[in-house]
Parts: sequence; C-alpha cells; structure tokens
Amino acid sequence: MNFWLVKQEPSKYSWEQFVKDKETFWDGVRNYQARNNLKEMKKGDLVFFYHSVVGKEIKGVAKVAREHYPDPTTDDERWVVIDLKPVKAFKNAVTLDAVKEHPKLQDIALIKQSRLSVMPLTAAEFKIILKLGDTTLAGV
DNA sequence: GCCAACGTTGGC
DNA sequence: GCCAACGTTGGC
Repeated sequence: MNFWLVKQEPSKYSWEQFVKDKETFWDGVRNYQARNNLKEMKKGDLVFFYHSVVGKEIKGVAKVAREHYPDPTTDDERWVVIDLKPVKAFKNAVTLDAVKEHPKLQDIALIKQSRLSVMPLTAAEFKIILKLGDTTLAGV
C-alpha cells in the first residue's frame, strides 16, 4: 500500500463537498509530475485531502476507488484521473503550520515543493500526520 | 537545444 | 492582492 497527498482549493472542490458526493473523479491535474503520481496510485491506497489557499490544512483521508483512466473532461490523451472515496475526516484538521513545525515532516513535498498538487508520502509520514489529526485508521 | 517570456500556483 | 517559484511555450 502506498500513501499520498492531494491538494485542492476548497473554493473549487472542498472536502465537505467530497463527503457529500461520496465519490469523485480527481480531474484537473495538468502537471506531469503530479500526473505521474496519479498513475502510480493503486486501488486501496490512502490519500490525504489538503485544502490549499483557504484553510491550508489537511482535512481527512480518502482512498483510491479506481486506478487511473483517461481524463473525461478533456480530449488531450496525456491526462488521467482517478476515483477517490472519503474514508474518514480528521478530528483535528492538520494545518500547514503544524506540518512545518514537526521535525520529521520537513522533507515532504507539501513544504518543499509547494506547487505540486499530487505527492507521495512515506508510511512514517502518513502515520505522523494521522496522529496529528487525532485520528486512527484500522490497518495502518 | 537553449533560454527569455509568459502563465499559473499558492503562501504570505 | 502581491509576488516568488516554477513549469511551459516558442523564437532563434
């Protein structure tokens, strides 16, 4: 199992909307590095949902419900989407500040590469963030 | 193939 | 709303 973090501006698509929808396809990725990460995702992988710009906090956990397929919103065959389902909202949203303050989270792309919208996390990083969110997950 | 110009992202 | 960082485009 692999671990990921995706970013979205809540004004475009919020965690709350995601929970309401129960499932969504993750479109709009137009960056090769982010796209390559999408392609690496396997069904069942766990994904943090981060609100950029407004809030700047990780809201909860999703899982990959369907592996990558061509982006239905464009004819450009370079781009792909995945399907995500909400798993659990964090009890405490984990702010960007909290991530920056944690000594073991200094190397994650959220900080180092602020413009990347889909990034991998290590299992250790995932667990730390889950703990910061005051949330537990079976099987992690 | 280099690099200047331009557009976009996202933190502040 | 500004601007730094970064990715992409296109002229040469």
